[in-house]
Amino acid sequence: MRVSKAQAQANRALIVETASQLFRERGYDGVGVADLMAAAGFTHGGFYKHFGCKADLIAEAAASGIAKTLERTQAVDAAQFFDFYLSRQHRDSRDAGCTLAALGGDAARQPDNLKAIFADGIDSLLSTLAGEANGADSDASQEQRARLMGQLAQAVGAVLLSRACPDDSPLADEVLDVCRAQILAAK
Amino acid sequence: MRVSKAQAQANRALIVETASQLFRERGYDGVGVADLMAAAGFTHGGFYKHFGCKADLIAEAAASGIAKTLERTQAVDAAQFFDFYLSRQHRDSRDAGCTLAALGGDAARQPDNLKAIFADGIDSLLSTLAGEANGADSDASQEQRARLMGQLAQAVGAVLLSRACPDDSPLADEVLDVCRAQILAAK
DNA sequence: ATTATCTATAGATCTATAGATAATGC
DNA sequence: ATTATCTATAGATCTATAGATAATGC
Repeated sequence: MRVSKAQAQANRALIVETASQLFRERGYDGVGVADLMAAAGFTHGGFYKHFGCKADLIAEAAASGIAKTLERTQAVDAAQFFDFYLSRQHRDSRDAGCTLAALGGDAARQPDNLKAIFADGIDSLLSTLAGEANGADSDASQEQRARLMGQLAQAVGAVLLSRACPDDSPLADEVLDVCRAQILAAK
Repeated sequence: MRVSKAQAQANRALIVETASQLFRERGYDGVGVADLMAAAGFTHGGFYKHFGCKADLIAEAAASGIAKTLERTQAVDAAQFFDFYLSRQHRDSRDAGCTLAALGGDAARQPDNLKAIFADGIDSLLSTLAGEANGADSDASQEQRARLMGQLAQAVGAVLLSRACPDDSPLADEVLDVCRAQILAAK
């Protein structure tokens, strides 16, 4: 039954990644420990050798999901980021998409240590979108940060509202298209 | 044990209102039937004389919460609406605030009949914010709808992100203030 | 007679723990 | 000897139902 230390670490990482996807799809309260262990290919009893409790996994899964978004963002510029963020593809794949949009509402009901992970993620995402900072605290840098912050809020809100509409609702696509046009036109 | 028909109707309305608040605070999966019946002052067994199942109550509670936001919105103009929407008071009272922001993320995981209630709410809110329509399908009316839609998405996103930050996080207030300034400056 | 509410409970599910198993790692 | 995983289970909680109770409504 036992596996090597390297394999155990790989299994642990698989549990975190599986949880990160399942949570984005069904919410923190919508996935049980047994559910996600089965989805990762294990029985539920082994969970507590890897994590102290479900809340600990939630924190790791959130950090992992946000980190993946940050990685992807580093490879593109702000316009490319928002163009994808407001795409139907992103809206229709909650389990693979941005953790902020998929679980921001759930995070509000979680303890402060989880919220801190979200706050760090938002901050890092803004820095990444700003790219090479043009003078640490310059006025131009402050203006750019405010502009990106407003655009990020709008993008998150648009994806949230679009996902809250029925699949066949014209409003679901309209809110996405309208917000993408506004953000991409702004600069 | 039995009460009058009028009282039974009042009790039913109280259950819907209590549920609407509790759901906004803890999410659809975070509140049990026994929980909310106790919060409304009843035992849980009586629930099923009023509602067929929990999902039916969720639909009624969502419609009720959104209707209350629409009522309040009719009394103000768009600038006043967004000024309050992006206030600390609104952010800090999820149970009394906008259902779209508090439960939009949860709605995405619910069946289409609930999503339809959210979509109708978004549409009605946009119409209400537009006020007296200036010519049904005029270009000006279309432009106004797009502008309001972008602002609503930004406001919802800002409240969502702000609530996902720890209480003492400077980012929680910053995202609210930055987005309010942008929306109120736009017109 | 009807029915709104209460008490009690069935059956499922959820978090967490305990002990067994079997392979790793010293 | 240690430990990652599995089986089994405790105790709590969740949705929904059944039957009792007592007041309304005809």
